[in-house]
Amino acid sequence: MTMPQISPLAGEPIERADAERLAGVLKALADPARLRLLSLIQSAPEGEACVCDLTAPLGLSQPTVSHHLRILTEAGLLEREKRGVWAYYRLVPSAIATIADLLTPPRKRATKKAAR
Amino acid sequence: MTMPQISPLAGEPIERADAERLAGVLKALADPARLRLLSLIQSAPEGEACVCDLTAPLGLSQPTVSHHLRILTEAGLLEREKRGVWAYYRLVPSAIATIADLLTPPRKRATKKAAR
DNA sequence: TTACAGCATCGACCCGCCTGCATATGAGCA
DNA sequence: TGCTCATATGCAGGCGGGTCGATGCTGTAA
Repeated sequence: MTMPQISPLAGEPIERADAERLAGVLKALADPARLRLLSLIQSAPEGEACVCDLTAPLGLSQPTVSHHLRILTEAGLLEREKRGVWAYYRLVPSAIATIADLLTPPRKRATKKAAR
Repeated sequence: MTMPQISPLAGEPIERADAERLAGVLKALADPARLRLLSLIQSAPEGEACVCDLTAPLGLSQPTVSHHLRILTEAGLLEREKRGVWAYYRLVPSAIATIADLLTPPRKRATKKAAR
């Protein structure tokens, strides 16, 4: 799954399908461990981090961390790159910003091309 | 609970407590029914709606709708005003926008005082 | 080939949550 | 006072999700 097209919250009443899609992405965000993962990865040296770097600061087991990274990746928020034995995760550019834009009303924003 | 102060996702690695607070609000948002409720209320005539107006379009029972409205209210996203027999709900101004700002990196935004 | 390190997957437990039914509360009205 | 309508709350069933230990998989090194 890679960040589907969703109509914004504001304006016309949101459709059931759109609500479910948006809720799906928000569900991926709505977890303390995953928010910290995003924050840790984003603030890491090269903007990327491998699982072994994330296990300790989170205080969670390695399988659990992998589980959360999987959810974030499937939600289109992270991208994974396998280099050797390590799996490096990094934020998908502007993926989170896209979600934020869907939540906020059309207060003028530099959205490149306005419309959908 | 009324939208506590939370440090943004970007920048320094987010603290455990901040992650839990932000996740709490996001959890309130991460539900199709609640997203549709917010959208319906926001697009209602006076920007407000009572439970009886929301039950039908959602296709959920009245107790369930009240339940969702309660969660949204406790998350600081809605405010409730009892007028007569009806309970009118409306969006808390810029509450959702605040959440959106917490998610987005410091791409320059009118944040009053840059802050910490 | 063997051994080992980094990750992903599996299975299981447990808790939280969405939902509806039944019921309580409270305001307006006869 | 009694009745009705709009909401809120309690309760319970069922499903989904977070967590961990054990295990499988895949490169890397010896």
